[in-house]
Amino acid sequence: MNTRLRILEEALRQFNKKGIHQVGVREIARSLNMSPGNLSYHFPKKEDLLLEIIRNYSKTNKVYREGYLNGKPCLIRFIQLFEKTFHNQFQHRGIFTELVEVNRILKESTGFDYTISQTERINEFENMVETLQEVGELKLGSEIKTNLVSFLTLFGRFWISEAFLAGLPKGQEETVNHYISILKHQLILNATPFGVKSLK
Amino acid sequence: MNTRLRILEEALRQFNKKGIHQVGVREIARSLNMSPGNLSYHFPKKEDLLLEIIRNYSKTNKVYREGYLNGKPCLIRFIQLFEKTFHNQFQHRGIFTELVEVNRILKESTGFDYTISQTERINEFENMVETLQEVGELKLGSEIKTNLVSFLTLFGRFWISEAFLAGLPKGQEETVNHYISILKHQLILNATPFGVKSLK
DNA sequence: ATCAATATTAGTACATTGTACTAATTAATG
DNA sequence: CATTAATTAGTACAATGTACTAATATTGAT
Repeated sequence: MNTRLRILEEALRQFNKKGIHQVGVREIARSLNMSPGNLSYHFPKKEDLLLEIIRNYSKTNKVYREGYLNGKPCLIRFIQLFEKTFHNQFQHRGIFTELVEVNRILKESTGFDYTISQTERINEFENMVETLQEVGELKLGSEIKTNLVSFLTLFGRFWISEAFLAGLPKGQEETVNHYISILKHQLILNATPFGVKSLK
Repeated sequence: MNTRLRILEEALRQFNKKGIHQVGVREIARSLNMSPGNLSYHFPKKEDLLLEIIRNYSKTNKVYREGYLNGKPCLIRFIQLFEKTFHNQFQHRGIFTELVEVNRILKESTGFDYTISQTERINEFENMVETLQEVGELKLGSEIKTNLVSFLTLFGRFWISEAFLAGLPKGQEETVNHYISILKHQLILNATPFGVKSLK
C-alpha cells in the first residue's frame, strides 16, 4: 500500500516532466527499482495510474471547496480558493495540460467521465457567484452571470495549458500568481465598488 | 503530391475523431488503401503529419487576420475574425484539443516551436485592441488592456478543449456560436457605450 | 511455531506501435 | 528505348502496453 503511493508519486513526477505518452511503464518501474510485472500488479493498466492521480487531485480540491463554503463568502476568500486550486493543478500539470486526452482515455476504458464533475463544477461556481452577488460584492445581470461562470470554468482549467504553451518561463509560485492576477482583474470588472474596495 | 493531400485529409479526419495517439499510421494507410511503407515515404514520421496539418491551419488563419487588418477596425469585424478562426480551429479539433502535447512533440523532433507564434499572437492582439480603443469602441486602462489580451489569447485557444470536455453536445455551428457569444459579452464589458451600440 | 492462504515481486511473452530499410513497380526524361 | 527518379509494397526492428506464470514474502489461524 505504501508501494502504491511510491508508484503514484514517481508516475506523476515523470508525467509532469515529460508528458503522459512520453513515459513508459517500464521507465517508471526502473526508477523505483522494481520489475514491470510488479508495477503491473499494483496498476494493471497505465490508465489506472491516471485515474488514481486524478482522484487524488479531486479529493484535495474538494477539501478546498468545502473549506471555502464553510466560511464567509467574499471575494478575497473566493480568490484564495482559486489560488489553492491552481497550486494543486500545477502539481498535477502532467495531467492538466492533457485533460481532454486523459478524459478520453479514462472514459473509454474505465468509464470514468470527467464531464460529469464538469456539470457539478459549473453549478457550484454558479452558486458561489450568486452568493457573492447577494453579499454585495459582485454586480451581475443574469446574462452576465453565465458569462462570468463560463469564464471561470474555462480559465480555471486551461490557464495551465496556456502557461505551458507560453513556454512556462517561471516556477510554480510565479506562474500561479500571474494567472491569479488575471483572474482578479476579471472579477474586479464584475465587482461592486464595495467588492473592489474589499479586495485592496 | 495529390497523394500528400489525401493522406493529410484522412489523417486529420481520424485525429479529429479519435485523438492523435489513438490513430496509428497503419490505420490511416489502410483507410486510403495504401501500404504503411507508402505512407512512410510521404510522411516519414507521424510528427510530419502533425506539422503539416498545423501549418495548413496557420496559413488559413493568417489570411483571416490579414483580411481583418486590411479593413476598418471595429468590434463587429473583430468578432467576425474570431468566428472564422474558431471554425478553422474546430476543423482541426484533433490538434487543438491536444495543443500542449502536439507542441511538445514537434518541438522535440522537428524544432518547430508553437510558442514563438504565441508571442507574435499576443503582440497582434495587443495592437488590435489598442486600435479598437483609438477608434473609441473599447475603453481600457493599461492594466485592463493586458488583462483583456490575456483573456483573448487563452480563451481563443482553449474554448475548444472546454467544449470537448463539456461533452460537445452540439455540432460545429452551435458550438462555435456559443463560445463566440461568451467572447462578445466579454468585449462588451470592456467596450465604450459607442462600442456597445455598434454591436447591436 | 507451523502451515495454508494470500499478497507481492520477478520474469517473460505477445500483440501493437512508430520507424527504417530494401526491393519492386511506375513515371518521367533524355 | 534506356536510364534515372519517384512512388509503392513489403518487411524487420526496437519499444510499448499488457497479460500471464512462477517464485518469494507476508499474513493469520490453529
